[in-house]
Amino acid sequence: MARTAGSSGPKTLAAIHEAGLQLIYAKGYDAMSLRDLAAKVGLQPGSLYNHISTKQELLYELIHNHMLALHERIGEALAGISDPHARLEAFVAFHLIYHIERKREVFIGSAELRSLEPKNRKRIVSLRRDYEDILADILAHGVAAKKFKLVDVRVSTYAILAMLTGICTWYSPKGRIDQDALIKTHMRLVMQGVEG
Amino acid sequence: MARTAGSSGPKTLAAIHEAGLQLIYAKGYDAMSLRDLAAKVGLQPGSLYNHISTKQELLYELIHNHMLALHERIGEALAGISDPHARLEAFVAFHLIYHIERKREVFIGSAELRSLEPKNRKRIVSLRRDYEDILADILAHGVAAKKFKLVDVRVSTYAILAMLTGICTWYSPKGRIDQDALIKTHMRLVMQGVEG
DNA sequence: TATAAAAACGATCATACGTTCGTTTCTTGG
DNA sequence: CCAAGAAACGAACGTATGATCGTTTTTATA
Repeated sequence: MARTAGSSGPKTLAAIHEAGLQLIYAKGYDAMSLRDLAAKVGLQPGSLYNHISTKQELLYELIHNHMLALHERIGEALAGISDPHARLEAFVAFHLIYHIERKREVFIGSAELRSLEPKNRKRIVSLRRDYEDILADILAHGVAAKKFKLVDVRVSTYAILAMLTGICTWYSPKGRIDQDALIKTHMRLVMQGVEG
Repeated sequence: MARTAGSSGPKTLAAIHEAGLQLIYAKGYDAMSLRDLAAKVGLQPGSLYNHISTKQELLYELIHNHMLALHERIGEALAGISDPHARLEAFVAFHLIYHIERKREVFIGSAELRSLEPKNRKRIVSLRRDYEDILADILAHGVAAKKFKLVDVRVSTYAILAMLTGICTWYSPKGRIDQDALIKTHMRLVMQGVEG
């Protein structure tokens, strides 16, 4: 056998990405073998190399794609909003929704950071830092406008992000809590927590 | 060569645990080879087996020890305090201090949960659940006494824990922020966040 | 429709891994 | 002070892994 009837490049790559997300999310990057991955896609191990250059590059692409999407969508979510209070609310709502939608990517993006080669890791950390700065700016503006009161803006930024991102480790849309209650709970904790 | 002069069982085991913490924290469980570990301790790979039964058991012991210590110390921290407000403050302060002290164990305990065999994982998850319940109880009592106001106790529990535990991923005692400011920042966010 | 490129196969390579084993040397209790 | 057990060595085993390669078949372009 050789090239399969109906096989097409982009489709196979997409299947590899999806299977990679599933496997890395479930087992971790190191624990996922390329044989696992190939089997899930329905290929021989060697055939993966028609679509990816290395295992490391695959991991990087998965995380990088996620970071780019994150930036694009937070931009849309905040567009046209200028009041600090409203901006913070928009940030919280967006962050939660995005992290529910793409919890696998988010989880991998933090748990497998250390599996990235230094150069790749630096790129991701830099993008993450940019995202953190968006929230830090919102908080700083709020403090400057005497809307918020915080002991330390940077620490508060990390604290809020950790709290919101935490849902990726436990939330399931099928469980007891609906998305609305999830957002309301977090929104209250955050908005009241930063109040002046 | 064979048995080294001055070698003693408990000392070597302690050295293995310490080296294991360092390596798993830095590289991850799968990425740490027993050759890495042996080299760091100053042994041949095979000699590790005079002290541990398997690599998996080593991981389990590291995490299990941490969970036992966590329970013991939260018990001490809350002993004799009955007011919900004071109990929550004590919980927050303890949790932060412990997680600064033992950030490697904490990080490993969550990041490497999936590297544990099912039976071991269940034991750890159960202990973690018990710990979560301590905070959930404090919050529930506070709500019942009309001291706190929360949309959902369980979600708030997870949210607060995620926020506090988050420091493990970024805080360094050598950085700009001192421990006092760290605690004050989080304390304010939490206490004001739950206020009625 | 001829032909180059794309996408798959299957075999294979070198390496690294967790663990076991027989042996040797040191430590310690009676 | 000597015998038993503890703790180390170093070699080895079987397996799994990431990656490469030559070949074959399908797709798509010109």
